[in-house]
Amino acid sequence: MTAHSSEAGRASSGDKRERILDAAERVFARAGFFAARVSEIAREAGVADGTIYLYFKSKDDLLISVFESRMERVNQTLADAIAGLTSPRQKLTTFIRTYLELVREQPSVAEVLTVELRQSSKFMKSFSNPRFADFLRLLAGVVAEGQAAGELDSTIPAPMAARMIFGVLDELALAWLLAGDSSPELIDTVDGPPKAKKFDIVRAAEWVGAFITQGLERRSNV
Amino acid sequence: MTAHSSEAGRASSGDKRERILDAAERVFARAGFFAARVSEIAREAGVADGTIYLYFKSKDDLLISVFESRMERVNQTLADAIAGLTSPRQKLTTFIRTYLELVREQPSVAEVLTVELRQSSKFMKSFSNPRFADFLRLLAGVVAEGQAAGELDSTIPAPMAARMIFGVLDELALAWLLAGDSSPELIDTVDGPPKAKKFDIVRAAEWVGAFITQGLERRSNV
Amino acid sequence: MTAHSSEAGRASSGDKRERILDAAERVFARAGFFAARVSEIAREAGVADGTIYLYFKSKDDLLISVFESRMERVNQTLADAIAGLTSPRQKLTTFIRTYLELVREQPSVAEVLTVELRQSSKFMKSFSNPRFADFLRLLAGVVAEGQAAGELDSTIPAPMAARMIFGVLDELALAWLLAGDSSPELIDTVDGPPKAKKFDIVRAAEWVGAFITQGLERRSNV
Amino acid sequence: MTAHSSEAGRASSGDKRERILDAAERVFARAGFFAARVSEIAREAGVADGTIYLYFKSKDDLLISVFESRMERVNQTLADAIAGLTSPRQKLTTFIRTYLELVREQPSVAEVLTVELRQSSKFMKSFSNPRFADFLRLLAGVVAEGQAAGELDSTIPAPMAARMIFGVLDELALAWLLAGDSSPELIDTVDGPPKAKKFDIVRAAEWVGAFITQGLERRSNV
DNA sequence: CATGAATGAGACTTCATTCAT
DNA sequence: CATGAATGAAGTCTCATTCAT
Repeated sequence: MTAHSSEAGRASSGDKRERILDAAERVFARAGFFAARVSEIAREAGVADGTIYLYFKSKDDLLISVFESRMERVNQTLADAIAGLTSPRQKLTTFIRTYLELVREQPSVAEVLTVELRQSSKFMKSFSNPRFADFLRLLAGVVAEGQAAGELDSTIPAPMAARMIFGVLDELALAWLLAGDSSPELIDTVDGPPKAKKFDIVRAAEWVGAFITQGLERRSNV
Repeated sequence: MTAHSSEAGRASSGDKRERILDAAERVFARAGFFAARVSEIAREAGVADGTIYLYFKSKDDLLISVFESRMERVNQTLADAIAGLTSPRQKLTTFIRTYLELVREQPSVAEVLTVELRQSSKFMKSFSNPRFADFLRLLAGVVAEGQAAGELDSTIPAPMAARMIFGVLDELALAWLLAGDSSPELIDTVDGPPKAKKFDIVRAAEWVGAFITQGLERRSNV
Repeated sequence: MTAHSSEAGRASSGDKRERILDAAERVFARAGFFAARVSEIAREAGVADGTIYLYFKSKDDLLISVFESRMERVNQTLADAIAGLTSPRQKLTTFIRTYLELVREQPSVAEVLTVELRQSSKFMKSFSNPRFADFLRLLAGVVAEGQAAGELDSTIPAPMAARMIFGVLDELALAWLLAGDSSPELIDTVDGPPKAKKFDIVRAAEWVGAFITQGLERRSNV
Repeated sequence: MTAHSSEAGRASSGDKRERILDAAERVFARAGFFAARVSEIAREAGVADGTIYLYFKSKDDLLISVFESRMERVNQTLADAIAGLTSPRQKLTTFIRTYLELVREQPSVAEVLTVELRQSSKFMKSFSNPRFADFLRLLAGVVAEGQAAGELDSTIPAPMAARMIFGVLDELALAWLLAGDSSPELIDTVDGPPKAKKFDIVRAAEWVGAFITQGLERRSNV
């Protein structure tokens, strides 16, 4: 589904690395990092178990690589989305909507970023996660712009505001991902169409946008 | 089972169960559920490995029990804190401050609730987590009151608002917990004094409160 | 069911020992020695786990005691049955029929003697099983009488003949016990009425008797 | 899986499976199924513990596989032995002698089949043991032939006769196996009297044959 | 580069037995 | 005598990782 390298029929070197990353993304999303089996990732990638160790140092390294790669893509998508805009408020709204669209379109990416991100900070001694820092920086930049333009309240430090905004987005993503995700066995549908009873996360973006922008709005009279 | 023997100094039955829960809380917080070793929990609780299985069916059951017990305490504390208040806005502010105080005072509780809550939803097929539902209900109730009183914007459904608020609180808790939490081996300091470089999470409560209440504020002119 | 001591309402000392033996018989029959749990025997006997160790040195000792006690009863029953008879051939026939009746009436006794007897010889270093020796001696005595009387062939040593006869009886018992014993969960029926599809083991006694007596019959022309 | 690589000196895949089966046969024979340790089987097979689980699903599965494999071999040997014979009586005699020779030549096979067969029927819910059924069918076939030829008494149903015959053989096997079976674990008695006291089981075959054939002989005058 | 059979450390859990009450 | 909570040794099985082919 999120297959950029699918047109390559042969197993070129880069292709194989990508296939492993894709498989890892799906398996980690499905099972969680600890429960995920290297052998299953290999099977899903169509390579031998040992091959994974030609491209990644360890299972940990594989998880980190999935992070970096996916987060980079997310950051790029978000940066592109707000690139042409001038109004900080519009940038913020677009950022929010684009993020939630990504969650809907690539649930297993969201799963990994949302759920595994936390565990990872703990079990890996000092994985500083620079891409996530990039994400926060990008968001904080939008907020700072708004503050500089006088559109947004300057009381709250922009990095803290970014963090809170991420909290809202992340929680919504989690709520949406878990809704109707009652049977983890339904492997095939992980990336498939959302379950019927899930709320529409992108329509929720309106509320979220209102909540966040208003929350940060400049208080003229207070 | 025997629920109110906590003040007993001797190792009464209930006491032992509590000691295991306390130890599990700390070890889960430190290592994460998967990396936590039952034998370490036993050692930390001062009981034999097998004793744990007299009180809990499995490691999974132990995690669930820690959840339920801690979440129940959190809910009680929050409910008590807002019990005497009448203004919805004040309730909301108090809820937020109390939650963040809890995070600061009992970091390992926060760790378990914040980090493990997510994994748990995945690896346990159908652990519906009723206490967390209670938490959300309590918070949504406060929001709904504010909406009914005309203080808060009714556009956003109260349950969704509650979820977003929790997202903010949760993300802040996580950010605070991970700041300076670079070495999980420093067992002794898990519940000890916060690392110097951590921001003051309770002082952040002001910003958070402002962000959230303003975010939900009624828009007179919209 | 096979409760000789049921009339004692109170738990007199001897009564308790008997109750433990009865419970052990049933549980060993149901689960086999290794899978049997001491705690289940205790529960079924209506005593505490530790109480068993006031009467028996170990789980092994308990199994041995069940053997000895049951085998003694079997031997007594068989000895009584042939006591009044004079014809060796009739003694043999009666021995066979009585044994198979015992199997039908007390299947859990048969289960223990038939199935567990074998394992026991192995896992217990040097349990010589004197009661089983008594059994063989009793049977060999009958054969020897018949040989002395000229009714039975003297070519086969009586002890070996006894062993072969036991083999036939034991195999039939086993076949009968396992027939329809398809669901071990049906605990309640272990000592209950035989399953419908089981062959009638006592009617089979006729064939068995014919097979054995004829097999040992004196060959007039050899 | 790869079934005919037994002559290969190197550790080919099939070879390893065979080596595990051989080791399991010996260890099960020595210690019994429950007391047998997977790690000891692995050591005796010269493989790592985990390797066993590449070839067998569980310890139970390993026992079943030993059964099937050994019983199949026994059946084949017996079928071959009687293949060229025409007289039912001779077939029966040969069957008996061949079986007892097998016991003498491969005691650990006999041990597993004789002792463990019983336990297995109990602890495994529904292991129907088709090879043992084959064995009984083969033997019953011989009896039926004899009955059809008028050589053997038709009163006893052939399957029941087969069962009784097996009882005799099995009991003799057990008696022989346990005689002087000073259990390798019994270090103290290693220096004790050698196996001298074992009777010659194959010479006993004569008696057994006489007992059985005469037992089934047609009664001309009854 | 790729394979996948083999490794072996180590986790969870059970359960016979003890002993303070 | 009786209890039953507690013990802790030990076993089965898993799975990340390696390395000979």
